[in-house]
Amino acid sequence: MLGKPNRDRVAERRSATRSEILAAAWDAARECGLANLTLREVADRVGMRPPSLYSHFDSKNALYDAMFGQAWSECLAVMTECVRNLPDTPRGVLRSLAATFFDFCVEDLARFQLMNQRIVIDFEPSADSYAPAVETLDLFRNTLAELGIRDQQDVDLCVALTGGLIDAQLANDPGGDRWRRLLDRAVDMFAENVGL
Amino acid sequence: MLGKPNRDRVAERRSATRSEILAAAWDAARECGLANLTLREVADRVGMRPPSLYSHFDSKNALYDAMFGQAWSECLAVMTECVRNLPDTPRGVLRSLAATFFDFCVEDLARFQLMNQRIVIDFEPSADSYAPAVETLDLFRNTLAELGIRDQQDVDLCVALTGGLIDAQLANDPGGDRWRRLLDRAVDMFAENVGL
DNA sequence: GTCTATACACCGATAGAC
DNA sequence: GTCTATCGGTGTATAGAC
Repeated sequence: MLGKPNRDRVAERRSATRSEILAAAWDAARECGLANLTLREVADRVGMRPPSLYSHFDSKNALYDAMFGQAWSECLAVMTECVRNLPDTPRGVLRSLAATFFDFCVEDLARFQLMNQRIVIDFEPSADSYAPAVETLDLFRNTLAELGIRDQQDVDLCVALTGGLIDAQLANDPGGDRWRRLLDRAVDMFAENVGL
Repeated sequence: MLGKPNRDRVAERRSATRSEILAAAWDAARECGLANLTLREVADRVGMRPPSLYSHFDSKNALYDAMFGQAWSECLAVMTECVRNLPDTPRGVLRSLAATFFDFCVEDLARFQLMNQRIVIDFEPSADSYAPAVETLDLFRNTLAELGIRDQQDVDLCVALTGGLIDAQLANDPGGDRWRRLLDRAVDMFAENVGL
């Protein structure tokens, strides 16, 4: 009897094409703005006609969904790596967490908008794509808990503080570091406030 | 000789129609989302056909521009009123400023997005519409300066902190008060940090 | 799996009658 | 100042040949 080959070359190629489309979508989103992403633009970049994309993604929102999942998976990976070698002091831990998240967010505006803002109104992430986002937040919460920060309000304040600096940086000084330079000070201010 | 009447009824009516269109645009923006605002929707609400709007606004972006100016004028009025009767203590002043701005922003998501986020990409506010925004920021800066807060970095931190709470409130708990309740604490934390 | 062709629904904006 | 009619464009998505 003929056995199945242990590599499925068709599936591999299909997966590669999917990744290629995804990468093109990110390029287009960065260039034209996330909300102005069009299937025409994506198709052009991968050398296809727009309808051909439907062989790989059911709809435009399905494409957004894959991008959303990818973005948060990347974030989870970065934050996991960050948590793997944290400094000794509690403030050092907070600084490291905040800096890693800040830098990741500021690195790519389109990605940040898709992850954290509701700039694409018709789009709701699927449970699968949302999973790495939840996992990232859990990782963050657990790390704070190990420092003794368990109060919901404390976590909320920390999130708002970091998010505010990121927003201000992206909105008022994109590419610069005017708010990035305030990050350590802000973290220390928070640490002081929660008695660390 | 015939003198000019001291009331120009034509101009009055024209101005009233303009205001009516503007109000309808805000209603539509709140309902459909700011980015999804269409001239058809606005025209429907004022009982006109879409082309008729062009007798009052040169383009869709001109409509956005008028809305932008109106939003910041309202904000300036609210903040001016706030500054007119401030409490005695420095921390009270900070709390009052932050609370007034927070509540104003959270009150209307569409207005907040037009004022503070770049959700409509093709739109750049004109100098005239931008003026009340600058004036509001000046008012804020001057009030902080009277408390002894003159360092650019201190002002930036205060702005980012307040903005972060507003963003978190609107994004994660719209209509609620989960982050609103943290405002006084956040302000005190900031005051402590700048030695007030 | 990719193509051509096209359907279908929108949009902003203009021309010209009244 | 408002209307009708329409232009020229955008976009997502589907049908069917290859």
